[in-house]
Amino acid sequence: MRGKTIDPEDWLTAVDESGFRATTVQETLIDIFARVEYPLSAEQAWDVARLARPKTGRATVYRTVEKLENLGLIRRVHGYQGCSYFVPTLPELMMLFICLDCGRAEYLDSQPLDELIKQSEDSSGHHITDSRLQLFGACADCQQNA
Amino acid sequence: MRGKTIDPEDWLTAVDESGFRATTVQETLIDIFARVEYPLSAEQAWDVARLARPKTGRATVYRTVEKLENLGLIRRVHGYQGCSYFVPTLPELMMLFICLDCGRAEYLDSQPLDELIKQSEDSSGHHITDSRLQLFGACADCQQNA
DNA sequence: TCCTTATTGAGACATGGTATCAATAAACAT
DNA sequence: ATGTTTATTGATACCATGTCTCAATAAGGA
Repeated sequence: MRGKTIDPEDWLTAVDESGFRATTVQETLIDIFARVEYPLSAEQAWDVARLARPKTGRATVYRTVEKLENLGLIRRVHGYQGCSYFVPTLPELMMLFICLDCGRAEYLDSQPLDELIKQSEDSSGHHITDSRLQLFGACADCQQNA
Repeated sequence: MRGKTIDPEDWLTAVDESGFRATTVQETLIDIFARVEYPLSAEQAWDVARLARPKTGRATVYRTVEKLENLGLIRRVHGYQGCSYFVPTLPELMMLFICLDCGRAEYLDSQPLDELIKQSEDSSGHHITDSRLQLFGACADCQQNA
């Protein structure tokens, strides 16, 4: 993911500590998802995984993606390209920007969002436990090259 | 939708003015979507539509839902229950809150969001053309009855 | 009322994702 | 190291959601 790097080792230990067995499929998928710049679907991840590990099964990839999502290591992207794409989760950063030209995803600072949510809680009386904010448009690069 | 009312007549004229023919299927679906309190999938809309108009076809409902979405009359809900649910669009109000207990959807004032987006544009250099903010939690009623 | 053509309904089809179950391979005790 | 247990895997059948096709229907203007 742009602007930040993720260490696959950290994910491996995270998976390990959560009680699951450490397998080569997981390792493969973690390697893939920790490095992507673009949101990736489970189907696409399967294609990529088979390059490194040809007999990888489809269901296994779907299961592993679900596991990584449940562990909070990857996040589902909701929006223009559909809702079956995933990006690595960057802790504390919640606002995801997606460029509609090049497709790249980037996290933006979410501090102001926290305040906004607190404000909404006060005015509505609802108790807000989770949020999804996604922004779409043209990234700085694509604007220049347009 | 909670807290606001929508006049199905306005939608009918909107569809009419956009160059489509006025049909009974459209009328039926507009009637349904203009009144829902809960996000509704196309499949569910089909079920409801057949109560009033038994021989309504499935594909037609999907096509009409897509049309209403393209016209901006209904909006896709992205989140916990999946991404295939729709709620009526309330112009100028963009922040959608969904109660995880009772499932009801409610729009919140989005003015602060506009500022937040402007702020993000300045600091990131990206040009933001669209946004999706959804909030999840327990609504005031459900908190009381818990 | 007739004619033109958008819209419809039925069902075949495509896609994305899940369930089943025997085979495999981690983890651990020996 | 080796064997045992059991989570994980891969192949395949299956299901759900959504799309495509095409003849039949109905909206809207002449």
